[in-house]
Amino acid sequence: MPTIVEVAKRAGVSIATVSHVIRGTKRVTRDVEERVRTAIRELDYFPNEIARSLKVAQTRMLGMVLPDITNPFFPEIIRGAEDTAFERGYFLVTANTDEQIGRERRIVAALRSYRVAGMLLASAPSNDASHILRLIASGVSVVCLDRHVPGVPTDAVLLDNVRGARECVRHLIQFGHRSIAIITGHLKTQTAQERLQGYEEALREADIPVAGKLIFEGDFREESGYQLGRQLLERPTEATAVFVCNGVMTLGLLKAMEIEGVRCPEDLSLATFDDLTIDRTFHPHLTAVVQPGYEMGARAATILMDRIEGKMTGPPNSLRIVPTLVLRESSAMYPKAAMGRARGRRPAVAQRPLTAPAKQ
Amino acid sequence: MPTIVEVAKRAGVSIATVSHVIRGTKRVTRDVEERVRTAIRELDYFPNEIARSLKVAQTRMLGMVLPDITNPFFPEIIRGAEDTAFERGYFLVTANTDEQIGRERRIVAALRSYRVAGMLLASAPSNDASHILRLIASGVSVVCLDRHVPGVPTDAVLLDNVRGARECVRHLIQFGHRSIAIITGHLKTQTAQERLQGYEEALREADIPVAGKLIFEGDFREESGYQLGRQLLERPTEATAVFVCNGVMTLGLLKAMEIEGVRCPEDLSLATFDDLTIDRTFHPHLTAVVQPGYEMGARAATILMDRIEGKMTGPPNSLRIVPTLVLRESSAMYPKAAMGRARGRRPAVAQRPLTAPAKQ
DNA sequence: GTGATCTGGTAAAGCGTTTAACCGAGCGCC
DNA sequence: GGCGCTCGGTTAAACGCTTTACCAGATCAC
Repeated sequence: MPTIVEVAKRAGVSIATVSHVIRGTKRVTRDVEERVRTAIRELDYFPNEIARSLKVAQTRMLGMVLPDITNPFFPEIIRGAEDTAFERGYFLVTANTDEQIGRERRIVAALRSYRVAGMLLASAPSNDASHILRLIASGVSVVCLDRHVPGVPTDAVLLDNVRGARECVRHLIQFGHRSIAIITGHLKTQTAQERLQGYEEALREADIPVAGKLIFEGDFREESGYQLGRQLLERPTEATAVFVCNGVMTLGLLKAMEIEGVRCPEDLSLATFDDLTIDRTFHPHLTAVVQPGYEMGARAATILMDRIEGKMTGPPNSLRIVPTLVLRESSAMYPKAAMGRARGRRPAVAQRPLTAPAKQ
Repeated sequence: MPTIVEVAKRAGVSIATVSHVIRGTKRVTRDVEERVRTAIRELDYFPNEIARSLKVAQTRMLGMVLPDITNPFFPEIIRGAEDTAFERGYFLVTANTDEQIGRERRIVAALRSYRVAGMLLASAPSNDASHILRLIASGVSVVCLDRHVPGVPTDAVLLDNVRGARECVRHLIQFGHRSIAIITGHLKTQTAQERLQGYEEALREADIPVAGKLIFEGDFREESGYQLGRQLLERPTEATAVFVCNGVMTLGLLKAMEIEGVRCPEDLSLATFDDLTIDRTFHPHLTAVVQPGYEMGARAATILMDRIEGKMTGPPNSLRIVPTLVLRESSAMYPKAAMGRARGRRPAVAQRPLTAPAKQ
């Protein structure tokens, strides 16, 4: 692999000159520029970014640490961040923590060794954020994504969970439901707490008491949606609607409903956080609070790069992105008699159930 | 950010000694080791991997260039590669090309500048692979993922598309179908060609003529699945089953079927490449050729690292990963009267259709 | 014509490591 | 007691680039 020295030699100039034509940091004559460029082309020379980084004490790599790229919410975020970053000459180095704080520590350490310019972080829950504190103390910019690291002052791009949940539950209430269950995430996570809070606020607004027996604490994974779904359906609660706090738990719940022979929305209305996109092909199409993942990623990356380049200064602040409620067929009017009317309000209406008889 | 010099100073040793205790490249006394380690801890020192990379002329970064991480097939691959790589001390630098060769070129160039040790590549289709040839000529190991770069000799981890498609279509034939349509990808891609080939082989085996009017060329995207689905359903073809060459086109087809009022599998059987995981919650559960994405990623990464470290030598070779056919409810016996029997053969049986009446 | 200014180029230091070469002290051995 | 080893540590060069300071020659004002 050729170096700047060989380019200089071939072009008959000094390495300083080569560097200047590459970076455009000084004027050169047309002739010299020409010679340098052809030398570069002929040698298939690529400037060594590693050497450059060492010299300028700055890389153009952004660390991106996420719980699990396999969760369909995150790829969107990554795309948003990557597109924005690439445009400005930055690169993403990604790693998954599986929500394990130990793994996160090792990843953050490795990323620090690589001297990433900044870090986009959706941290795993834990009560020891010392590795993040030290990271920041060492001068690396970090912006949190989707969740705060409690006790650590950083920029953050978060979803307005309270609002999303509140509007979603409000919608169920408007549809006549008064007994609405909730399947939450781990309540030690901020996200889960906020969504629960939105749920409670919506109920209180409508003077509906918050009933502990309608609150099911899950952990944001499919299995817990399934298990809690079984509990919810087996127990003789009188819930007519369920608000599920994320997409994959909803999948679990749907499985449970299938097994229990509970129909949606005829027997039970459903509204969920997260839009799985794919579910628009299958039935029931889900009423959902959709998070603009791409935008969140893009905004976070922009803030991070602005911090890195000093275009943004001052104390850290949080950006709350407002999600959108999309009404689809999984939520219906209560009592059932009113379903016909309810239907008319929906923006996205199913043409015909796929697995049900075509003509009835 | 402290450097090795400061650590050395604080520990009262030379920088060489510090390096040796970090890398374990030379024996040191217990006392010195102790002093160095505490100095490192107290200063919160992280070795500068950039400087190290410059010196040893090797990074531990692996470039991973994919068409689009938003396609649910790829995150699995990434996880497989990342987990394997991280274990061996490597990192993944990811970037998306959107199948645009221009973007791929820029990404490969950037990755070359960063002196990645190797590259995992699912290249965008094009008839000019010079950037890859030059990359290899410059000494960077590359292993292709999911698709070959035509005319470029590299290691590759590919799916046995012919076999997957053949077995899938064979299954439809065994279920009594004789008129089976196919929705392919862009036939200029190798993947699409191979799947078509498998389809044809299965038909020929069963002495069923290959009919041009049953072959619908799409482009692996949802929209084309939808459009071709409309065509297929509107035209009075006598297809009783469809084999779709990837998952998202199947989603498109399902939409078309919904609009046309065609039921699955009652009116039309379906089998598809790709397992969308999520579809197991919704109906119809899809009979699918599942690609072991995680394994593919892991194998590719292993090969790449073995090449980099010289543990693997010799001419490049291709690994063909065999997919698995999973029978579910979207494919049924033909004629319809036989459906009851067919059902018994399925490993995954639906309990009860979700949107259909619970008790009939 | 002469000193000041500008222009296009170069020399060289330094970024933070690794590592080959070196070196002195202690030690066992005849 | 002198020889050769081993052991534990150090010195210093090098990796490929950026960038400051410098320089020689051309240009210019007067």
